[in-house]
Amino acid sequence: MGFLRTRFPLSLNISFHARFCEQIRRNYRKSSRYFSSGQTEPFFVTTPIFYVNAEPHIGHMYTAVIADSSARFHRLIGNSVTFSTGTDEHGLKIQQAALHANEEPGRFCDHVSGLFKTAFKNCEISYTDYIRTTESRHKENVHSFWEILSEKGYIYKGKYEGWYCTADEAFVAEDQTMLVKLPNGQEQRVSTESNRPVEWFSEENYLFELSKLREKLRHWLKSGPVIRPLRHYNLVKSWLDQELIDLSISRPRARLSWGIPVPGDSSQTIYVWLDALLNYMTVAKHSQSKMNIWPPSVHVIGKDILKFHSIYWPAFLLAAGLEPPKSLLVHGHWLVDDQKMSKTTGNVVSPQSCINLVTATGLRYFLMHEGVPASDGNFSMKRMVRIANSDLADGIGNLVSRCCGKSLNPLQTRLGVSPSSFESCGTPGSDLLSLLERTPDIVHDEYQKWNFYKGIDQVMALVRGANGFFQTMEPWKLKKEGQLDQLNATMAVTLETARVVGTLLQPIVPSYSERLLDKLGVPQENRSWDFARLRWTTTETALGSQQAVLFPRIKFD
RNA sequence: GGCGGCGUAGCUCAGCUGGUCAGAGCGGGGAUCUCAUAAGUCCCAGGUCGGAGGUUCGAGUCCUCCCGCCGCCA
Repeated sequence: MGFLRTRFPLSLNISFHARFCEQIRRNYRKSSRYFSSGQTEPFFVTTPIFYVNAEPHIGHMYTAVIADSSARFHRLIGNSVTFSTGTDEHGLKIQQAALHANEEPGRFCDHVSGLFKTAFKNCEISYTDYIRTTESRHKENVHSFWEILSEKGYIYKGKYEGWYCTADEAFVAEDQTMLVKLPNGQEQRVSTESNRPVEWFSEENYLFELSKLREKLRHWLKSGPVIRPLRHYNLVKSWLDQELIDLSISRPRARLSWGIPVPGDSSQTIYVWLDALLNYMTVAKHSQSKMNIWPPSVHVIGKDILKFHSIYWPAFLLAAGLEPPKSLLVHGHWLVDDQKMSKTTGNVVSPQSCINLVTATGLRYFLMHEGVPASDGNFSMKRMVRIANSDLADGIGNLVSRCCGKSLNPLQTRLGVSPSSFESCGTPGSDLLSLLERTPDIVHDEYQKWNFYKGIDQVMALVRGANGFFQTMEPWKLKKEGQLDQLNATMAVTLETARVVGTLLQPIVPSYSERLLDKLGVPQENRSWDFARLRWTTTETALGSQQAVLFPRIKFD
C-alpha cells in the first residue's frame, strides 16, 4: 500500500512562515546592564509543557519558578516578556489514565490541567500564555508544520520494527534492552534506561529524516552558548558525534487514538513529542506581542528531556527552515531527603503542601536559594523552614521591623538620603555605602547568568551589612541622647538599603517584595530595575500603614 | 570497556584563569544587647580542600595514577 500524498489548501500560516524565515541577529551579550537607552527587547522564556498523567510536584514547580524569576527579572530591566507554560495532553498514558478514571480523555485533561493552573497561581507564576495541546490553535499549527516538513521532503512512510516501550512511549534499540527475570521465573525484556517492559513491534509509521540533519545541528550547537550548564552542552556534543537515526513520528491510530491525526492519513496519529514540542511555536504564532519573538530566548527544562529539546526540536525547526531556540537552560532534579523522588517510594512532594507550610514566598525562596542549576538539589521540609525563617523573617523582616516601629520612627516616614547621610555615620556608613553600591551590579549579572542562588547570597550579604550598621550606630541610644541628625541619617540609610533589597528580590519572592516596598511607601512606577540601586533624594515618604510583619516565623519541629 | 562531570568545615555552597596552604551562610557552643519578627551584634570551635605521586620558589587551583559518586556511549 503506497503512501498517498494529500495536498492541503494553502494555509494562512504561510505568511507567518515567511516572517519566521527572517533572520534575527543573535546577541548573547547584553550591551548594557541598565536599559537607560529605553531599548526594549523581546524575551521569550518557556517551561516545557507538563504531562497530565499526574499532579504537579516540586520538580514542575522548580522549572516554573526558574522561568518565572527570569521573566520577572527581564520585565524589570525593561524587556518585552513572553512566558509560556502549559500542559501536554495527548498520548497513550493519558488515554489509559482517563480510561482508568472512567472519564473521557478531554474531561480528564481539563481536570489535571486545572490542577497545574492552580498550582502555578498559588506559586505566583506570572506566565503570559498557558497552552494546552488539545487547543485548536495548537492542532492547526501541528497540521501546518507537518505539511511543511512533508513538502520539504523530510517525512516518509516506512515500516518500523523494533522494541517498543509502551510506558515510555518510545522505540528502543535492542542493545538498549536487556532480559531480566521476573519473580515468577519468567524472562522479560526491558528498557535498560527505564527498566520498563518492551515488546517487539512491527508497524508502519511516518518517519522523520533526522539522519540528514546532523551537520545543521552541530552548527547550531557551535553558534553560541546554546546549552547551559556546560556539562549538558558536552553531552549533546557527544551525541552529535554519532550518526542520527531517523525518528518515527507517528503511531497507528488503532493503538493511539488520543492525539492529532496525521494530515491526509487518519489511520495514523502524530507522535506526541512532535505534537508537544510545537507548543512553543503555537505560542509564538499567537503572540500578542508587537515584536517578532521568534526564536525563543530560552527553554527552561529538566535534564531528563534534554535529548528532545537539544536534538529533535532543533532538528524539526531546521528541517522546516526555521530558527532553533537561542538557548536551553538545563536544570537538575530534586532529591527528597537524599532519595530520588518517585511515586514508588511515595516521597513525591506536592507544591501545595510546601505552600501550606511556608507560603509561596518561602517555597520560591527555598528553591531559588538552594537550586544550583548544574547539580541536583536536596529537598527537606526542615531545611526549607530554616532558610525561610533565617532570611525572610529574621534577616530582612526584623530589619524592616526595627526601622518601622514607632519606637524609633514615631512619625512613620522614610527620609531621603544624600552622601552626607552616609558620611555622618562614619566608617559604618561608608562600609555600607560601598556594599550598597556594589550589590546591584553583582545581582544583575548573577540573575542574567541564571545563578539566582548567588544573586540571593549577595542580597543577604547586604542585609547582614545593614543589620550590622544598625547595631553599630545604635539609633535607640541616639534617640535617647537627642542626636536627631545622626538618628535620622541612620534610619534613612537603613530604610534606603531595605528599599534596594526589596527591589532586587522581586524576581525571587514577588509578593514578599511587594509587601516590603508597600510598607516603605514605594510607588509602583519606582519598582523597576532602574530603582534597584541607591538613589539620592530629599523626598520624605510616608510609610505604609500595613502591619510590619512581612513574614511570620514558622514553627516547625 | 571508552568518554564526560563531580568529590572544599555537620549541611548548602564560594574560591577553581597558580600567590595571605582556605572563605561565606545555615547549624553548634559562648558572650552581649533589648530599637526589633525570642530578633540583632560580637567571639569561638569545626577543614588530610577524596588518596598518592609530580611540576613549581609556591597548588584546593596545573599534570599523572588510584578511590568513590553521577551521567552518556559501547
